Amino acid sequence: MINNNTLILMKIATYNVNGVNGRLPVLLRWLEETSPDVVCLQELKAPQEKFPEQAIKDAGYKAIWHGQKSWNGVAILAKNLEIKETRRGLPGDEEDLHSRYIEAFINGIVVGCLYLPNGNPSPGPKFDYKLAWFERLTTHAKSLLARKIPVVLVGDYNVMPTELDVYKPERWVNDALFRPETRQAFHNLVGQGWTDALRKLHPGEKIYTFWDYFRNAYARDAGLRIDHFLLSPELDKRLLTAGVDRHVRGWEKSSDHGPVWIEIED
DNA sequence: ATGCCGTGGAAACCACGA
Repeated sequence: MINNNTLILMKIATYNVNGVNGRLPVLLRWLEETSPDVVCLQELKAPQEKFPEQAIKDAGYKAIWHGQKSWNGVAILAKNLEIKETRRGLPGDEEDLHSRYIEAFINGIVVGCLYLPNGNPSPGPKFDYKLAWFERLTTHAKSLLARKIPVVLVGDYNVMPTELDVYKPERWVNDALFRPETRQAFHNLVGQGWTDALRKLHPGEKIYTFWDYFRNAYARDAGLRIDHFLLSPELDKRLLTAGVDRHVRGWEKSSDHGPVWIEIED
């Protein structure tokens, strides 16, 4: 929308924090620096009652979250916007207790925040779980698309979609994040009609969102692009900019992921 | 290059991550 020649923007970000409590100083610093309107967090690594709600609130954000002891955990934060939770957990498997999906209606947009399983080692039960989770996500995504409303499915997909998204593709061909089955699953999902926002705005460009803690990966820029924004057509047409706050990865006590963001017309 | 780092939780090591 354009009011008095001023383009009103809405900034949506995703950040795999790798432990929301251990990462709190970095998270708050980044929120203060970039002030996104909506933030999706993954890998809280905190039980429900240990989420740092007050610190997030003091930073100006409302939050909903789905915690889990030790592992996983996802949250959605919003500044000056109401968060109406629409789902926690993906449909399709009552026995799946991992906290990997939370969804909310915010400012007219469905925001699905996800942490797709890693899947290593592959082959094996963890890889099977990854592909099964991917199928459930794809089924749910189709029902969201059918509603013809603005939707973003965002988070840590644990998939490098193409060779351009890996610093050394040949080293990753047997890894659960890059195996043909995994890339095919991502391709099938996007093929429903979703737009990979960062790739659309930066075609052919090397973009990474993760750098390993060891082997000096960040300094060598030995990274992966695994955190993605998938936009429904109704949101894609409002997409303006997208990027990675890669400098945050260089901060003291950083996560191994960097924050990723998009800006849309509001 | 098959966890060299980092996190959380249990227990002073382990599971897990990508």
